[in-house]
Amino acid sequence: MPRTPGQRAGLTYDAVLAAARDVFAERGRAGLSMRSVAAHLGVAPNALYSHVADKTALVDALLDDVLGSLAPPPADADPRTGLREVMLATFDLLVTHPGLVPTYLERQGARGPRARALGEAMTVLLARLGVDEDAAGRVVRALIVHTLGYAALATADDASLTPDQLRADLEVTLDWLLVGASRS
Amino acid sequence: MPRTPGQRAGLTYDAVLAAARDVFAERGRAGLSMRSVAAHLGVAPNALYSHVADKTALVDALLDDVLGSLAPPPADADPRTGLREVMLATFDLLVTHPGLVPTYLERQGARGPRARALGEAMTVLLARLGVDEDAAGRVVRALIVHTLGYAALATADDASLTPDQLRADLEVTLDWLLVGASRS
DNA sequence: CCGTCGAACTGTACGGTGTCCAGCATAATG
DNA sequence: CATTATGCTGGACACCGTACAGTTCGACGG
Repeated sequence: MPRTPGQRAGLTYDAVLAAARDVFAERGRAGLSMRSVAAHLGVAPNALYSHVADKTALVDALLDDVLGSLAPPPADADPRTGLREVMLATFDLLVTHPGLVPTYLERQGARGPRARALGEAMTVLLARLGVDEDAAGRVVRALIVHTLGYAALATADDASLTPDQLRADLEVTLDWLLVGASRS
Repeated sequence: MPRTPGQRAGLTYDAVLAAARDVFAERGRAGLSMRSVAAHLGVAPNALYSHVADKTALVDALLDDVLGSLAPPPADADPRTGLREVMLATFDLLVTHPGLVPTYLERQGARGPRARALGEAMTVLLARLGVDEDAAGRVVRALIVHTLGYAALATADDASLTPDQLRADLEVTLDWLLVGASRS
């Protein structure tokens, strides 16, 4: 496995990202280090720096990558239910990737391309709710912040509340926000 | 400065906590390590473990400590404005301690005595809003999650939005939540 | 007053982290 | 074929949290 020096492993950005995803799935957030990713690829830790600027860059890419499994709401759906469904799906996704949530918050929400695509789909629905474009940004933010926060509670270690309870709460409070948004 | 072994520095839990607060104020969250706190006290790093269980325990104590500068809302205030004011004050407090917010989220909200005191004061106001006691827990959670999230955005490194804008948004969306809560 | 005991603190060390540097072999380019 | 650019390595630096064993002191029972 350890090549003689100078030989190439043929790494790519995507390979590194995939390895990061694997390591994250197997060993969780705490087990995700440059060294563990490199080991997973049979490569020296430093080799990653030829393809990735930073550890934070790698983690950011991983975050956005995970978001890729989220289906954007159809543009012709009922706005309120459509928006509620995306956020609940986001909640569910985050709950199934518990170690991810703190990192997510640490980065204060992903800013990758997938995240932006979701945001735009939401803006379309909000327009049909009567929310104009610059107000839409604020509402999207509110919804995301809210959902992320609930996901954080649901994945807390202490976990005095079950994810199901929190999901129910989220459903209610999301509606409060949506009603408020459509009303102003 | 380095005492001969065996001599005592006379540390206390409070001294350690105070040192942690100092170090945090001077060097931020990233600069807050067991070693830096110990150095601030002129003491070996391990000495702290006689007074504090963990680094996480120390950080938790620090978090709750910072919350101490928050005045609970008077019980006879107008419920809605009272609740809005506490949350806005919390937001302001967090914005002035930027490095603190990610840690706060990581811990998914403080659970210390000061935090609980605030929660109870809020419950009182909610009762006067017509929210019964077990629903109050949910609403308090929603308000805190929401506010924490906005503080996170306000203290993000990228900071595409100013704290003032976010504060204004928060004020509006908090009201949406409060209206929704009082209506159900 | 003295012996004992427990607590406070030390030095040392282990295993981990992210990341930089210099060197070298290979692949790509002229 | 000569040259340059790239990918990778070994090694190192500066940290981190914390466990272990040992020393020395303050306090307390006899």
